[in-house]
Amino acid sequence: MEFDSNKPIYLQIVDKIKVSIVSGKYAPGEKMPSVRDFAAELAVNPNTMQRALAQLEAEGLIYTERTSGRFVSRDAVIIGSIKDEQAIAHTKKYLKQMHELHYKTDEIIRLIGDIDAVQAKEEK
Amino acid sequence: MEFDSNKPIYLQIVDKIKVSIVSGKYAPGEKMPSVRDFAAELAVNPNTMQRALAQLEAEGLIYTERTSGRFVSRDAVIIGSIKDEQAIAHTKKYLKQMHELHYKTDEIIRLIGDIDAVQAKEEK
Amino acid sequence: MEFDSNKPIYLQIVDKIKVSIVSGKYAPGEKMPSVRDFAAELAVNPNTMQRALAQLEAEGLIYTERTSGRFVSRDAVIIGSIKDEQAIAHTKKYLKQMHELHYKTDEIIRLIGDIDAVQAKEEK
Amino acid sequence: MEFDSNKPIYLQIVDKIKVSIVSGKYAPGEKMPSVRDFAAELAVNPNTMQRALAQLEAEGLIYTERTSGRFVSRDAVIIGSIKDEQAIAHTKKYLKQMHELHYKTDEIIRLIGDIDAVQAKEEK
DNA sequence: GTGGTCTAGACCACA
DNA sequence: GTGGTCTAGACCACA
Repeated sequence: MEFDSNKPIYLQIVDKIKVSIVSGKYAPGEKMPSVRDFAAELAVNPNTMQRALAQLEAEGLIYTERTSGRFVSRDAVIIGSIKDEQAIAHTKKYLKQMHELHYKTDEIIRLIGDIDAVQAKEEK
Repeated sequence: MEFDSNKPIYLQIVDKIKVSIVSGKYAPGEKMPSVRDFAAELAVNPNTMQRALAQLEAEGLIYTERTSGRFVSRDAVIIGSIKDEQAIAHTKKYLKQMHELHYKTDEIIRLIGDIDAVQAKEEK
Repeated sequence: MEFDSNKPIYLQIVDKIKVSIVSGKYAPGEKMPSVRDFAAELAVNPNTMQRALAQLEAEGLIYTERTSGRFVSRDAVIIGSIKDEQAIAHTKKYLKQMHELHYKTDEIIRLIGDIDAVQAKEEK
Repeated sequence: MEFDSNKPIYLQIVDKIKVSIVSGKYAPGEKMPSVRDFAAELAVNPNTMQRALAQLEAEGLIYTERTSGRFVSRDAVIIGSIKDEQAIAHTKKYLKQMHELHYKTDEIIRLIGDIDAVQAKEEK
């Protein structure tokens, strides 16, 4: 995993895992890797990993079972609402950025269509 | 101006000024406020302001005239290309985020329409 | 049984059993469940249970009979004095906490009355 | 400051500072000692202190001003509600403990009166 | 000088 | 082996 040096690593990890859970890559109730394994995998210090996981736990996306490890929340409502929240937050931020550049909604939609077409082509 | 405490202030200022130039709020060739005035306006340390301006200069959006101060670039090509670059970068990043959440292009466009409608309503 | 993750489990068990003995739920001389059964009942590792019982034995509330298991102490004096000790310790600690918050004795007594009334009502 | 080895130090610090704020020992808006000074004063590692302060910030009792330090919240409502919350929590816990020991409310109140009298005498 | 982040590594409670 | 806590100490952004 590549880290952007302008944002705390632990927050970048939080975002990444959040997406994985919310998009279903980690299923509800699934066991997560141990702190040490996860840290090794991402090449960060276990403490940094610990901090990221504590944050996710505070948000209710994962929970800890003493001595047996951490698990993805089984609460589909929380997971779903965080998904929606994220999508809306991304969209609002994006629209704000584009409006500041004086893009109108129809221009934005056209641009999305164009870029999407290019990307679809590249994947072929 | 409100700063997000998880991102260097100077970078947030760079973004803000970049938008102002690229969107035409600062016209090509226009004189910019002095470092001190600018810093005072944003309630920021002059060192921080200095750093932000140096960054913009490195990107070619502003230039320094020895004794008379800093000016917005007159190079419409650079300004225009940075504008497009920014719009494309924002859009790609946004699409990547939404695709990770398993949103399809038509769902994205619908969501944009919805949020846009809400915001238009709020502005009335 | 629910455990507070910020305090060692074995100490929470010690407290719980101590209350049971001192309040008469376990009678003097009564045989206690085996370590295994007790551990199973509380959904806890036998090592943890063992440790809790060793602690209670050190305090004189239970004793071991080589082959036949553990028993609640028959020494009513010890049991009674621990009961008083606990009540006084709880009360001192509580008064200290409340005085730190600048509650006066009459305010404390009023608050106890209020909360007690609410709880009595809830139990109906 | 003495620490109980059965509870995380950072949580003991949180409790202690919380009492200080809520009881008015630290006034609203008052500047707190720097992390390093505070840590030295309590003879703990700056990271431990940092963690305690982050927790208090999450609860809204203090806030951080970039580079100039941490300050006690000016929000009297939050401070007051945490005070009440604490008093009620202490009282409920205390009553639960005493009821488990089969103390009745009037006995509890008598005991409080007795201990209070003794303490008042000692202070003379 | 102020807070924030990160690493390296020890030690503990519990299973 | 699992997570949790703590220390020591480096380095960064910002004033």
